[in-house]
Amino acid sequence: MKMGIPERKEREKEARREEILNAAQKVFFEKGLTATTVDDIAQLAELSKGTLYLYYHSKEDLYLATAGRGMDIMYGMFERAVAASDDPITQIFNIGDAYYQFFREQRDFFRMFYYFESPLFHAQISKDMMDQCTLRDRKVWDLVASPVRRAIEAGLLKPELDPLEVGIMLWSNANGFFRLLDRNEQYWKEKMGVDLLGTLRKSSGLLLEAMLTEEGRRNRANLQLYRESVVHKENQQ
Amino acid sequence: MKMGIPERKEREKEARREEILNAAQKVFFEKGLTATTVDDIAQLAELSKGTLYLYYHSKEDLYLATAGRGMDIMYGMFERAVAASDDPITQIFNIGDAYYQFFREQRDFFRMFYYFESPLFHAQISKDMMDQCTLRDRKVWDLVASPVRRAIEAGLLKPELDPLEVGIMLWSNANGFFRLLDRNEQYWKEKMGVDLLGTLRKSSGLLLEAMLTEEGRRNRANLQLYRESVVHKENQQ
DNA sequence: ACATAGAATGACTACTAGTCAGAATACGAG
DNA sequence: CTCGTATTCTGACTAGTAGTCATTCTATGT
Repeated sequence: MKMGIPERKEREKEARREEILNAAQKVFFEKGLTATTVDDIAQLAELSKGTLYLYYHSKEDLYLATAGRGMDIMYGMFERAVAASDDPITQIFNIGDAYYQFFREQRDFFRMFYYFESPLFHAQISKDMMDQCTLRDRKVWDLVASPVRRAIEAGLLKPELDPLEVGIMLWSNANGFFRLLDRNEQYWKEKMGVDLLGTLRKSSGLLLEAMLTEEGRRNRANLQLYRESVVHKENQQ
Repeated sequence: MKMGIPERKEREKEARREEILNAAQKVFFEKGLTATTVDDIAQLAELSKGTLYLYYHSKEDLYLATAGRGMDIMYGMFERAVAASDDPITQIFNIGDAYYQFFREQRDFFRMFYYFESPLFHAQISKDMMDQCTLRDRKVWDLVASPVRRAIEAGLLKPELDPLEVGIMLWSNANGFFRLLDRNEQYWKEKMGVDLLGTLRKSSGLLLEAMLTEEGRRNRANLQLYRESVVHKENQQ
């Protein structure tokens, strides 16, 4: 009996943390970092502002904790993308596809990641929260790098390439596009007649193609199959 | 005599605007958007806060006006990059190089562009300032697209490519890298042994190579020359 | 010397992140 | 059941900031 109480308290505390984070997420999604006030979150969580500060160190910490949920979701999607195939090249494409899916389905989280880049933002973050975030970041990069490493080892990608390097190339490329898409997809589509997703597919394709070895090229049937399945999925929407 | 006075007043007003912007730029560079207070700027400009609001609509407007200066600098660098050669492929590489140079030499401005992506930021901007910014943006894209168009027309790049599309590909790719470089160049370099600039070169090279026609490939001597000159410049630093 | 329009001012309002002294609640012992 | 203690919670308070506006100042023309 006695023994169970500290554990229950611990669970309750954790639950409070989650509840607060739920409220924070909702408000952040609606209003964004700047327009959100801590009072908004406190009100939605039905707690006083003071209590929030017992659980989180600052508004920015809350923001980062919310963004952390997004990173976890993304990581989960990437894991499934890798698990869905044994062929490393297909895995790479799957990850790319998963990132696109994340961008489409979790736009609010995707947008939260913006802030993470701004040096000003970092000032308010507690070391603890920052470490958690760095850890998550590292996990994602490791996950992405591993199929690339296997593809190089299997002789499908040119041996002079570095796994992390390839990951960065593809990620930079995709991310640059997503930002552009997010900001003004309509603008590019309507005014310029540019199909940004098509362009992304094209440029990733060009990049990967240029990285394949002869043997990798022979495996291209898979790749072609993959693309058709993607286009198929697209058309179903 | 009388006639000249309104003109002089106009000039003086414009000068004030510039002085205010000078002060704003200095403070924004030092402290960033959030940490900068309008009072900081007013104090540096040796004007009262009220006066600032006679010239600019909001702190964000001031910020955007400052960023506009950066865009103009970048545009100027791109113009020179294009003017430095008649060969469109070389022009494209020159623009890439100019963007890298801008990233290196005008890091403060480069960082200011971050904010421009955040939807929250836009809320505070006056229509007038936003239009100016859109115009600048358009100008840059037109400038970048034109050598690509010429390269396609000259049969150097594959005809199925769209000029704007190619611009977007290269820009996305470069920008994704610069963001990564800016955030944690040291991290990647020290902990992972990744040379991000080298990686950027590699991926741009791969992309462009995959886009070249046979004829374009024959022109590759130029391209090689270009690269060596860049490496040369690099080593001189 | 004076009147007037435009420029400049800074005290003021409204709002917000974060604090902290004290209230409320939960628990265990007598 | 009751009281002391520890834990959790509270909201009034502080410090600081964007933006306003009634008032003051200044340059110009008569």
